[in-house]
Order: sequence, then C-alpha cells, then structure tokens
Amino acid sequence: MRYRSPRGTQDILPELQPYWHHIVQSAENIATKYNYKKIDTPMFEDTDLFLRGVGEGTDIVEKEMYTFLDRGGDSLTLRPEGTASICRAYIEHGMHTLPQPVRLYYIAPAFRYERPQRGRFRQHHQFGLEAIGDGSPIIDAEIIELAYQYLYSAGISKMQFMINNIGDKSCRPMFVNALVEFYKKRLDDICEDCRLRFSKNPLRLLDCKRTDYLCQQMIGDSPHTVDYLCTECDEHWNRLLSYLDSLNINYIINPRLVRGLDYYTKTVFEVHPQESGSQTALLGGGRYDGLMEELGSKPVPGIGFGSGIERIVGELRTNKNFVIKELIPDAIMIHIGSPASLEVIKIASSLRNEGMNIVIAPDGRSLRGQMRYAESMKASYVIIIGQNEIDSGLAQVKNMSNGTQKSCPINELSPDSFSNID
RNA sequence: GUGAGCGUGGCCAAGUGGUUAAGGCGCCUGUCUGUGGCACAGGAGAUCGUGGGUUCGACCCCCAUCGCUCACCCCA
Repeated sequence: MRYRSPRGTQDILPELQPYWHHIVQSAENIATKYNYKKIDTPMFEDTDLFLRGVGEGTDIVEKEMYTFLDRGGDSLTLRPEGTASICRAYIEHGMHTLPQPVRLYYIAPAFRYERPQRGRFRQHHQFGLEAIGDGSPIIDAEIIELAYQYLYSAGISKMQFMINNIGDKSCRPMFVNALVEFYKKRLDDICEDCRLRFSKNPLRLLDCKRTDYLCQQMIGDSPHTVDYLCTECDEHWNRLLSYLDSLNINYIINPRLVRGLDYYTKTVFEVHPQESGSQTALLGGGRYDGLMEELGSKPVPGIGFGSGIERIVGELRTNKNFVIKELIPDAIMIHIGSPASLEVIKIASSLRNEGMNIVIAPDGRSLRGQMRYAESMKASYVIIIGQNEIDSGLAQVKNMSNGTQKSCPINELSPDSFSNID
C-alpha cells in the first residue's frame, strides 16, 4: 500500500463514530448544565505561547512539539494541549471585562510528536474546559464534580479519581527543598533516571515507577506536598476536600500526583480507569493561578482539565457496555430498466423529503442482485419498480422482515405506504 | 530517543528452501432470464512490506531499510 495515514494518526471509521458521537454529546450536555460555553481556537499558535505557557522544562516542550516555520519564517506549533490557547484567547479578547469567572469548553485535536503505542497518538482529541477568573476552591469542586459527571455519563462508571495539592509559588519551594534534603543522603539507592530528576525537576521523583531500585520505598517515605502548604494553600485544600465530601465524590488523595506541566498550582487531579496499566489517564487537570501572568496578563486565577476522547472510546470498547445502533435504511428502491430508474430517483427524493432514509439499489444489477443488496443493507422495506410497474402505475412494496408484499400506486408512495404490510 | 515482537489479497490466516502461494470472512455473478436471508457452483482480488545477499532454486535462510504493535520515558 502506497499511502497510509501518518504515523500516530488514525481514521475514525464509520463503525467507531457512534462512540465519538456519544462521548461528545455527554461532554456538551454536561458542560452546558454548568453553563460552560464553547470556544474554538486555531489548531496552531506561535511557538512562543507554548514555550511560555506549558513551560520550557516540560517533556512536551523539550521533545514533543510539532513545530514548523511557515513561508514567512514565523515559528508555529500545532497545539500540544488546550489551556495555553484558551488563556491567550481570554487575554486577546479582553474577557476580563466579562462577568468572572469565564467558563469555557472545547473539543479539539491536540498534537504531540511521540512514539505511538496503546492509548497514545500523535494526533488525539480532547474535551477540555477552563474556568478563568475565580480562585475559590468552590470552583475547583465544581470542575471536579463536572469531570466526574462527564465520565460517568459517557459510560465510565468505575474510576480512580486522584487529587493532590502541590502548593503555589510561595510554599512549593519549601516542599521541594524538603524533598531534596530527603533524597540527598540516599542518592545511591535510587535509579539513574531519578538521579537526573533530582537535579533537574525534583518534584518528578515522586512519579518514578521503577521497582529495581529503592525508588518506591523512597517515595513511600518521602515528605508529602500537603504537609508543606502555606496558610492560603492549606485553607484552599481543606475547603476543597469538604466540598467534595459534601458532594459525595469518591476521591483518592495521592501524594505522588505532581503532573507534568509547569503551570499547575494548588489543586491537581487525574482520573484513571479502575484497572489501569500505563498511560491510561482518561482525564487530567488542575489549577493554574500563575499562568495568565506568565502570558503577560494581570494575575488571573484559573482551573481546568483535559480529557482524551480516544482513551475513553478505548475504555468503552474494552468494557463492551455501550450498545451501538446501526444506521439502517427504511427502504431500498429497486429498479429494472431506464424508465424505472428515472421514476425511482424522483420517488426516493420525495420520500427523503418526508423524513425517510432511502437508498437506491445499485444500477445494472438483476432484481435478484438488488434484493441481495437490500438484504445486506438490512433494510426494512423494498420498493420494486420495473417495466410492469411503469405500465400498470403500481409499485411493489415489500416488507423484508416477513416477506409480504402489496402494490401501491406509484404516484401515491409516501411514508404511509409502509404502515400496514403484515 | 531506548528496547522487544511482528510484516502473506480489504480482513483473518496456512505454507518455514523446490512445479500454477491453501483455506475462511467479505465483495460480485450464476443455479432462480422479475424477488432477499439457506445451499451449491463460479469470479474478481497477492509483484508474499521494500532493497540487497546466500543458493541451481527463496514466502521460507542472512543483512539492511521502512512500517506496525507493545514496553520505557512522559502524558490525554
């Protein structure tokens, strides 16, 4: 085969469309209940937006961006995630003059240059949403509840909803300091990746999954972010937990959850299916109170999440608890001879105008061949018009499920013609 | 970027050195010259991922390359 879809991309074939439709409907339905409004932003942005927004030290920026120069020499990047673009739009369109917070959602493709594997693609699609302009933990609770409702209504009933608080710029340095102190004396016990993390990005020491060194034991004994929160972050954290408790949301406090993007502050969360291996996160997000300032605005707090639609489709398919209904024609038009074909395209057109799903059988096949076609399409009814029918003015209408057939005047064919053929 | 496994018609898949590369699904046709589902018969569709090498001879062995899949890193 000469051409294939580019590496890490995929065609969403008709048989998978019902899953997508269902998930997108759940997303829009839930978002609308919480009064989030839809926004679309360009598929690419100035590269600099992501360098600043996502953070220069992150894996996304260091090795995963789809960056290119356009004909004018400007550096552009296919968006690797949604939040930076939304914040740019908020600033660009002066949304700080709207009632705060501004609630927005999007359904859009995202791009990362990675080696594809299960649940990971170079182009994937995200449903995400952001609440910008309110730093209260009541918004955190709203977003988390919304995320839960969305996954639940999409068909994910069993999930691990993990949350943590990683502090802000005033208290996180103290935690990182404590973490570094804790690891400093035991560098020989941890894997080489962790030694790299130690010097580059200590927070991610907590992310290590290797079991061939003492990393796991170290993580278990290491300090917890929530023990080092400043007064403000601590109060935020406690209020959020009490909101979640009063909403009866099941969450797991995961002190190891630190997330890969630089912009997160305070609340972070991630959702995995009940049985999960690697890269199974269905949804992830958190608060980003410093991001707008980083992008050149006055300080404006924000929080949001992104969820991977492909991964949710994958979950629904493996659990097989989603019933797909096929698109089946109401009737197939069978025609023998060219006078009949002339008649049939007109009838098909008028029946469609009355709301029916009509397919004209392939031209040039025998009656038998066209009947076989109708059978394979699982059509409920068939309308047969040949020379006899043209001459008599009476079409044959056949009920495919029980085989009974009756004649009906060609110029009176309508949705009612199918109603009483038993 | 690192490591492993795998590449035979649209899909599944046999063949592992030797004349025309099984079979199944699907598609089309006929038996039934104007009536489907079943059955039977037939047809179309493959330069065996690509390039090189070994050999009298390669789908099969060797090398390279590309692609796919999975894992690591990290994430949706």
